[in-house]
Amino acid sequence: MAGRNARSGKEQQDKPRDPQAVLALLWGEQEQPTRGPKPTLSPQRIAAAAVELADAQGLDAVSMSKVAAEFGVSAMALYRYVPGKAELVELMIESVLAEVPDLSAAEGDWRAATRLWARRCLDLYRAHPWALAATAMRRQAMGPHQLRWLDAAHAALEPTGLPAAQRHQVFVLVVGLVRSLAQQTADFDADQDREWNRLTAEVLRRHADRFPALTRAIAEGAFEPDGTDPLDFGLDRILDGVEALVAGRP
Amino acid sequence: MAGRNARSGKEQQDKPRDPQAVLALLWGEQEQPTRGPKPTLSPQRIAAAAVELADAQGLDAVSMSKVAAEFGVSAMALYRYVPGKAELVELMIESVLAEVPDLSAAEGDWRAATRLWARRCLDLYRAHPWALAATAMRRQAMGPHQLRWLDAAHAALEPTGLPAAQRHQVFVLVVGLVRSLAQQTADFDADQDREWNRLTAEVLRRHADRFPALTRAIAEGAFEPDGTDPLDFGLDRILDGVEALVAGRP
DNA sequence: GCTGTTGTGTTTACGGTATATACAGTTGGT
DNA sequence: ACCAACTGTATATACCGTAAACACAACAGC
Repeated sequence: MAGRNARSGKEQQDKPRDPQAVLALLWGEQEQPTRGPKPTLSPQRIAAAAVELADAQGLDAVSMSKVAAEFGVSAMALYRYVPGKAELVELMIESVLAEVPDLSAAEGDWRAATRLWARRCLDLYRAHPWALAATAMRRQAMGPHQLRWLDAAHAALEPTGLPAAQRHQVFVLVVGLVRSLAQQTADFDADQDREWNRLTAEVLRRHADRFPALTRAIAEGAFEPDGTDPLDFGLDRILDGVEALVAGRP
Repeated sequence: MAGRNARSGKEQQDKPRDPQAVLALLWGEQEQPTRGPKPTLSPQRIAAAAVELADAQGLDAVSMSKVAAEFGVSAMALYRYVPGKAELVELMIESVLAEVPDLSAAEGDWRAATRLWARRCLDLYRAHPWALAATAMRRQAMGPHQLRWLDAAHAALEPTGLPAAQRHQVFVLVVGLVRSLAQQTADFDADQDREWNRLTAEVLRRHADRFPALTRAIAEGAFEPDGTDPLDFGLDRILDGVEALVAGRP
């Protein structure tokens, strides 16, 4: 990848915004001024409005002017509170992560605790489908809520007795599953989905010879819902695998 | 915007483009005309140029005019070959998936075959970091190359003897891991990354009491590279879990 | 050969985006 | 009271995707 600068998301990049300022924003650690008129907004209120917009109409609907319109102010007013749109999205993510999962009910039981964590995380992605796309590129800045989630995951996995590095690998595994599942159900429109499935199935039938295994799998009903919860299934596999590692089974 | 339509990506949505036309484009199944001037371009060449651009400068750099400029034509010329930008991105993905992994070396060994598949997939995401963001929203259209990858995965997992629905769940699990890992290393800029880590570590130290487990994990070196390949580790867990399922171990 | 149809690439234009800049009004510290 | 600091606004720039109208090119049928 030679040089730097091969970003992917729609936000940020070439504009090397002051990292320290971004972190201060995320952590709410900027001292507020005493002079001047009282601010009518706050980064948090702006982010909350943006989240509402994104929840209702998707991430595309979140533009500076539309968010500003929610408060009846001009688009440029937002720049008094937020350095730019990229940072607004970071704040949106942080805002959505506000309620950290309470794993105390599963105290000491790392399987139950991890299950609970994953379930909460998936709920969150389901409630805010835009969060998937918003976090699709590597984000550099982590706010307190995000770190609290990370902390909760590590706390859940501590009873395994695994070294920290391996705990983190397990965490990556679980997040991967959750995001993968969230993506499957994001923005699900039944009618439209059916139409696409129909057309894809048709074209697949016409080229069945090029996709033998897939054709067999479909014939076997691989894509029909089979009653089991996909998250439970995936977690069972992962946690079984982890348990084998913990137990030192060969 | 009542019901549906809460998309997340930056592309498509409210414009209900003809699904059949999109599939025909992806599958190269549109009959070409006999009349009129010879086309100077093709959807494939356009997609290839766009991929080159995205590889070099990120997905943001892929705009109709920039892609068109690569051929010395006007932006609107592209619309003779591609319905719109969303479809161009679909073509880019399809283009990048062109070389389907050859799993014949691992014939019959589902663990080795799955490993190989995952490795190829991760290589692909590493080579084209923008693909992560480009596939972050639910894509409806699947081209032949994409289906070949899916077919290969199912073929790899067939020897497990698991029912097709469970094979697919395992596939989801593996994809989740690969994407999760790809995201960690996407757009990695060593200097910048160090700076962010430094600042985050500092702010974390200041609030260590709120993140006890995370603080312990960091002290234990959870984020230092430990020599083991993260993909291998994750796959070992997943495949151990699957093997337990296959063996019917309680 | 000619003519008409069809497909090509271009130009122009519109509405949208993020955001830099210059400004006018408000407030508190001095 | 004054000034510095801070607020929100208006204006302007440079993009973006793409709709529409156009001029030209090449084959089909005559």
